Amino acid sequence: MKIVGVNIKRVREDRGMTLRSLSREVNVSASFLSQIETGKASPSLVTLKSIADALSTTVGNLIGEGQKVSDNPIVRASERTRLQEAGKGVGIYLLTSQDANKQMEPLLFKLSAKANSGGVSYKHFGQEFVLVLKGAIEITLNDSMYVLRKGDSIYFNSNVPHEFRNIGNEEAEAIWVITPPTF
Amino acid sequence: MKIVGVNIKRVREDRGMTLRSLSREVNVSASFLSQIETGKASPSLVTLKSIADALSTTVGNLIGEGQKVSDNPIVRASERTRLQEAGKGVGIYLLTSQDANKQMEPLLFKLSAKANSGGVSYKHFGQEFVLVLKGAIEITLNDSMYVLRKGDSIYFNSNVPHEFRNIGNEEAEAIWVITPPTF
DNA sequence: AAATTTGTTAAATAATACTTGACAGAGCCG
DNA sequence: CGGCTCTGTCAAGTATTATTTAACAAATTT
Repeated sequence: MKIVGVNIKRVREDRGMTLRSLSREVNVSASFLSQIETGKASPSLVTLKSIADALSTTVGNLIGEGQKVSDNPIVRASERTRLQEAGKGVGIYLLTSQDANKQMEPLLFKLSAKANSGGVSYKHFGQEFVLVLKGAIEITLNDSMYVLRKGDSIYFNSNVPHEFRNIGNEEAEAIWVITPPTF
Repeated sequence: MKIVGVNIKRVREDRGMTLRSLSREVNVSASFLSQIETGKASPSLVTLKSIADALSTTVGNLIGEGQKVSDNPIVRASERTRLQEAGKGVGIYLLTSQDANKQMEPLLFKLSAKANSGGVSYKHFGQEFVLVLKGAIEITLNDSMYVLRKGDSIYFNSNVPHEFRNIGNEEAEAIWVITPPTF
């Protein structure tokens, strides 16, 4: 876990902070911070969280979670990969190349008229963002129902039970970004 | 840092794993895992990373980073907030309500003809996803230049220097999702 | 009902997180 | 120049805690 040190140092210097000024906010000695940054010591979880807070970043970023993604970053409109596991009338397309180190998974949903999520309520950690490009989609979170039309967007935690349904008579499209990637 | 325990337990049971089967993959004792799950002990960073790997999730998720977002998840197309700090000819609109616990920040970029990022190369941790909705946008990553047209998308690390430019004569629009939120 | 498997606990140890104090180098000001 | 304050780093010590071993009762299995 040596990467955490160089990341902390980098962000700290970005913020224009000194070891001692950071140590005051984190409530550890400047010496210890130095040892962490040089890889000679490793902080506890709570200390690392304090450091992340003081640097206004996240633990995930400090430990290098989701760094270095694919070399070929582009996905053209004409060459999207379609996911197999989608339900009836539900087409899901990848908007990135498959890569282990992504923090989020951007998808394009194409729902034919009246198509829906099929009653399966996904539950996993993470968050989701949906922006409707075409048509009208009804999204149910827990007990709340929302109707999203072109340009409307929604943001929610993945662990609340959620379902969706195309309520229009035409095909509906939406950008759907989830974190972390599950595909 | 008690939350890490209940999260581990939750994911482990989701995966249908037992304390001992998990302990075999993580190379710690099942007893220790139990102490972690019940909040009586706290794992070291490397151990937590091993646990996250074995459960195919991330450390960030296990420590509850970016849980519980806003109560009002919806942003209507007509009521988006515009960011002030945008440059000349560059309109940036929030696609979520402001909230401290988001893992990603979805934005809508509207670039008038020939508008560009102004030579500022942002550098911070995280990743970015861009999908062009309208027009043609040229994005430069390090030394590579990419032209994105309607429906094309790109995914890259925020720490590589990047710039953008509307190369068309009409207004261009793009969905721009960054992680972690900086606004 | 024996046997295996589940999660949990107590106690002991091995490891390491963290502090104190001191150091050399760099910048600054008189 | 000489003193002053700041920087980051290091060595050695202490205190904390991460982790193990072994044993336990409650479920499950056979």
